[in-house]
Amino acid sequence: MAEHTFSISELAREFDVTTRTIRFYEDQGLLEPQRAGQRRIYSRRDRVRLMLILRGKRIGLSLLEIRELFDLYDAASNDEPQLREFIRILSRKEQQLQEQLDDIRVVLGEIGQIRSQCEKALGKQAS
Amino acid sequence: MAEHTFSISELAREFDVTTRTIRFYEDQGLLEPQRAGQRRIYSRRDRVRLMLILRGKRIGLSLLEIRELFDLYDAASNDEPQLREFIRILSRKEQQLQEQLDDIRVVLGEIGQIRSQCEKALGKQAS
DNA sequence: ATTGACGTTGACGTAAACGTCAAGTTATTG
DNA sequence: CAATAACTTGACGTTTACGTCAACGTCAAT
Repeated sequence: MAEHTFSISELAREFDVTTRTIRFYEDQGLLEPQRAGQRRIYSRRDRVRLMLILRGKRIGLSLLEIRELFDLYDAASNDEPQLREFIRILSRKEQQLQEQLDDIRVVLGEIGQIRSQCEKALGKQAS
Repeated sequence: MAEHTFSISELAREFDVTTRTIRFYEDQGLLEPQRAGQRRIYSRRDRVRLMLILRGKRIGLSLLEIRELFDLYDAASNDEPQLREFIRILSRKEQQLQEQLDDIRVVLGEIGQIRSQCEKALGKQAS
């Protein structure tokens, strides 16, 4: 099985971020690609991590929070208090996300109302 | 009807922000309270605006975006192209919010799975 | 009249998340 | 072998959203 790897610019293109961004994530301890000399070699695991970072960002996590989650997840398999802490953080974040989701629903509803008022005022063409 | 008004620190307490934050929003053109000499006097309309600002922030709008929405909303009653632009912006934002909402649902699902695995590993006590 | 609470305007500082050079290294390809 | 493309580190710049003084005004109460 010929372990497929990626260069930094391949990943940059695929996820539409700059190479600078990817190196920055490494500085922050979010990625640890292997090296071939100087050059960074990204495994599929690194690629998955990058996906997780970007999804984390989309839902409003800071890079620091993402890193804490990674660290906990990596360490959690062994230690019981670690596992409990992990659960605690996840529960807290779940609650925050739920509140955010409620906010979004409210705003979506209001946008819908305002828009239909606007469209009515313009002579009821469909959007 | 004795138009109730608010001081800056009343609003700060109510919404759990600092007075610095409220003055900053004014600098950015998001609030325009009246003055009694130097002092700022906030009407109920100002209070509503502050609520909208904070909700906008919670769903991930920048202060600039919030301001653009305010400006458009204020100007939209008159002008037809303004109204159309307003609708366009709202549609775009609605789509972004919908995507964000989908992301959140995915992550909530994953958190649920991970957590139940963790709990199983700890001997299935309820959370 | 002074103390204290509350308010004001600057001006500068800060953290996060990168962008933007600069200056050098390695690899390959015509 | 020289040019070009892709990569490297390092340092400084930038934007957003405030925090943090400093220095002063004002008003009610003691």
